[in-house]
Amino acid sequence: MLTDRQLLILRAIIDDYIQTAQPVGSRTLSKRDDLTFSSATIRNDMADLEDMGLIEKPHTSAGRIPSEVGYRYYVDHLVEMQIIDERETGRLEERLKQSSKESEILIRQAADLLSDLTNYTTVALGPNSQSERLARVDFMPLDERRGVVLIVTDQGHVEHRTVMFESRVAPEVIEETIRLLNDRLIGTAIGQLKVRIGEEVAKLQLAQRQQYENMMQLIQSTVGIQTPSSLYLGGKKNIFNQPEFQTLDTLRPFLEWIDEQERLTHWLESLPNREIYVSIGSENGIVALQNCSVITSDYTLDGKTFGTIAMIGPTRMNYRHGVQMMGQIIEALRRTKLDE
Amino acid sequence: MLTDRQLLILRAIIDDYIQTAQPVGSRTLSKRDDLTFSSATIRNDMADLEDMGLIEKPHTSAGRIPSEVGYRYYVDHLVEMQIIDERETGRLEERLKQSSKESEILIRQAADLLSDLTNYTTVALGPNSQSERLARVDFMPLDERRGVVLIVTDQGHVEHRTVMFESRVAPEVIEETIRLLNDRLIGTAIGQLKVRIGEEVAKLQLAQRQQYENMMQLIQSTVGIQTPSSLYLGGKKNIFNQPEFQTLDTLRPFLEWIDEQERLTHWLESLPNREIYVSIGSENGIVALQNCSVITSDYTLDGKTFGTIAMIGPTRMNYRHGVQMMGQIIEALRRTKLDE
DNA sequence: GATTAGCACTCGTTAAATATGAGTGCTAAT
DNA sequence: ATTAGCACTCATATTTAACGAGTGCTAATC
Repeated sequence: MLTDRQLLILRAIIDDYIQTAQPVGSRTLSKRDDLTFSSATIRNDMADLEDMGLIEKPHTSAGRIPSEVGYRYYVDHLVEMQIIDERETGRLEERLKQSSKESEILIRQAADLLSDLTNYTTVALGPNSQSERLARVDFMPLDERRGVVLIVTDQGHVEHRTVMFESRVAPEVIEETIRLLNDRLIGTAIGQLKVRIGEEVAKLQLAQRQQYENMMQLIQSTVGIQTPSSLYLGGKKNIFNQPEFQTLDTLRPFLEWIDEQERLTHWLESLPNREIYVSIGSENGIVALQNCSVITSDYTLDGKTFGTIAMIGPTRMNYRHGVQMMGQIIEALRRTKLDE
Repeated sequence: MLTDRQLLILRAIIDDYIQTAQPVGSRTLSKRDDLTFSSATIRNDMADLEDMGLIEKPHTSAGRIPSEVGYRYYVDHLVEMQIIDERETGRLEERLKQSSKESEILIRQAADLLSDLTNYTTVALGPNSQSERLARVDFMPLDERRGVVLIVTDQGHVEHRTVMFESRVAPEVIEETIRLLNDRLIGTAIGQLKVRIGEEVAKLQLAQRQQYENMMQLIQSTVGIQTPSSLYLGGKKNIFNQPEFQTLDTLRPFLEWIDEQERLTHWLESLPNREIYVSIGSENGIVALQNCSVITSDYTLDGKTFGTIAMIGPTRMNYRHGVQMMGQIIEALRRTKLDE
């Protein structure tokens, strides 16, 4: 167990290191207003903290830096859950409201805001339509062989896709097909649509062969609507200001990783947590993000579950501020009404 | 005017420098199979070439590197227009065909192909819908206060937007409004829609006030459809392999510039040329691209004018290969049929 | 007259040598 | 239990010297 003084010192080391990115020495600490002990005393406690694995030294004659274990302790014990600052949240909400009422744009704006507020890179993932349910299908012919399929989900999202038939198709057939789809598939999760359409087709009488053919047509295009959940990156250039990313060796893996949209989407989707969660250094298991910490949270927009937002900074990130800002942004998003 | 030998030497210097990124010395050149002169002779000619501003030396005891003027001369006189390699173009066409028939995906694929082929970064800009013409407007109600507006252009592009009314609107009114829009606005350039709608509204009788109100509603949402021409970046990470971008000073401006989507779009749209064009170093006028050359070209897909594609590499880029590949890609795109 | 061999000179690059100083761990005094 | 004092460590910065690729010029050669 840590003594009060050790706790104080640990916190001071981490706070100082977060600010300066330089190893912290005992002399520097002893000069702080909140530490009244001599450098020698501090040195002793530092040795203890090091034995416990909470801090480490880059080399013999350097000061100490926090270890991942140290950061974890700091986040778990020393970053008290901040209370939402009503005034600040209101201000954020206002800025969001001003930008647009389009959910897509709102999310982008939120990501940009968050990265402006923190100077870290943010990633926002839009709603994963795979889990939304079909509310309606419609079709609008363009010419004899082409038309637009409209898909509306229960969350009010709309997608369209242009389809093309091999040969001319009678309007009645199309109408009937759309009617069938609407009758039987409303309420189906988008991700399941492919399977369900297959099932429905199987049920059809062989006599309805013609419709079968046409439905297959529609299946192929309709099901293609695996809307790649929209991904937005905010404040990517912030990374250039972080001292730990001033060399190509560290910068390159980060940039290459973050530019791989598909992988990024997958990663965000795979995060299991609903509330604000902090992942420190190698905890995230991603080699390119070894020296990064990530604050993630699912968010709601206008009350509805929507997506995931993440904030990526160096392990030496300002956790207190980061968690606070993340909390305020998702609260502001939650309060934002889409239709009024 | 340049002597034959000087021409030979200039070409050799540039070819060598393009490959090695190192200043080229007279001794190195004299060892080449295509140069039979002694290093001293070459030195004399090099001095002349330098006087003409075609090459320069980084410092006294280094070899020579091409100047921008030198590159320009090289591109204009020494890069003969390559004849399309039918076999290779066919192969590219095949690879494009396989990927998809969606124009969006095809363009991405083309950009990726081009950057794989050249190891440079590519940017592809999709069709600028501002200049396309309205072919059709349609409306599908979602509930009492919301609906989806569909816009179809003469090029077959479809866009949708969800609109919301302040209050309940009678279906007849909507129908009539859509009819009006279709009657009077078909053929209007998308970019002009806002103005034209305004004009039409002005013509309406005051008695048709109710429709006026509703049309205004539609205007606001419909006109918002200034589809930001889709932009795609390919092979961004290629820049990391270029020796001239191994320091933050050079890398950072480039990455920051290329990540600014809006500016990038603007830039691509402002390029006036239709055919393959090479811009060398500071010619492009962009500070962040001072040390880059750009090969741009408009492209057609399935015969229709579509967008612009650009290839960005260091000034020391392989112009011959770059121009050749660009030519083949746009030819392959031109031949690709969208509907068959 | 054009080409080439020869040589002194320049200057960026690399490596080794040295100095600096922030920080530590330990011991002894308080 | 705390602190002053001191020898010791080691990354970083600075200096110095050696190196060598490449040049420009001059004189010899074809």
